[in-house]
Amino acid sequence: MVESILESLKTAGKKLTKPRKALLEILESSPLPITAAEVYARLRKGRHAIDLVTVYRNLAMLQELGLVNPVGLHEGQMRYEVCHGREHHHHIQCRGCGLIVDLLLCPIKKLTDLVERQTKFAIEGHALEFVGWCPQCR
Amino acid sequence: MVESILESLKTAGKKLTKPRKALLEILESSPLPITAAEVYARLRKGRHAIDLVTVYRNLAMLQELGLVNPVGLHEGQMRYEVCHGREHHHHIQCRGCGLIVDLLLCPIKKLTDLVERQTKFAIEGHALEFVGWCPQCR
DNA sequence: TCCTAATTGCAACTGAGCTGCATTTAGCAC
DNA sequence: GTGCTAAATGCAGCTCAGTTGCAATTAGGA
Repeated sequence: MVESILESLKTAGKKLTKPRKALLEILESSPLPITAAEVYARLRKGRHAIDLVTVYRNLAMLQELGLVNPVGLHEGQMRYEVCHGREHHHHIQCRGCGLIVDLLLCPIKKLTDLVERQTKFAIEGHALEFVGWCPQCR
Repeated sequence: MVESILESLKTAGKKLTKPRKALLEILESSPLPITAAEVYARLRKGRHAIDLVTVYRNLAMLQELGLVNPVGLHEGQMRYEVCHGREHHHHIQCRGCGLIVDLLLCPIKKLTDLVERQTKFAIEGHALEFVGWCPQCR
């Protein structure tokens, strides 16, 4: 289990319960963003069945603490990935098979300044997702 | 009513029914992306009440024909805007009041080539959305 | 060990969006 | 204009993601 996450939880006055520990292990072991339902399913397969509501509540809490990233690929459900030790990045998803690949790049920083000047918004975040056809499906 | 839309519908063998005409008028008169529920509500206020299902089905069809653009701001529902006569563009939304502003820029073309080379995907589209605080709410 | 705030599980709910089916309608051929 | 047929509509009921209220449980500091 990643130390920095445990510390952040402690600092925020959060308890390290069994369900929470099991959920964090699933999240950390997932190489790509994962849905709440998938987390729930994997927990059921293992011997750590926890309620789906608990999954949702924990994901929301972890997101609020900035420990997990929501990834919205417009599939009708959200995905989540742990932030720890990962560069800020984006995703590309295949229209055919749903395959998701990380993109280790983000050219948006300069653009953000431009948009802030243009709109007078204080920009807090951005989302950049590509869709297309993967080598198998194209 | 925009001619090019009517032509596209005819070419695709789609009928120009009263509900469809009313929906198109609402869409065309909306300066910013609008949700299905909002379309439905405006139609009810006017004298052209149509079923919410009809709204969904028409939006899906128009999207398939490439006549409207889906805008996913992760609000828990989709928004739609007519493409006709509009530059390809992106959006910024205020976390406070939900205000949406068009951004008349898209620096993603060069990036797309890079991502295609890097991932071997055939890229079909991309989504770029900013969130932040508008001048009133910041 | 005790205590309390945090957390959990359950059940019931909300809200977006979809499906099946019988009925209606646009728009073409005559 | 009339008749015809495929397309479109409205209704009812459904699915699926995610949330809420509440009583019961638990982590972890005093």
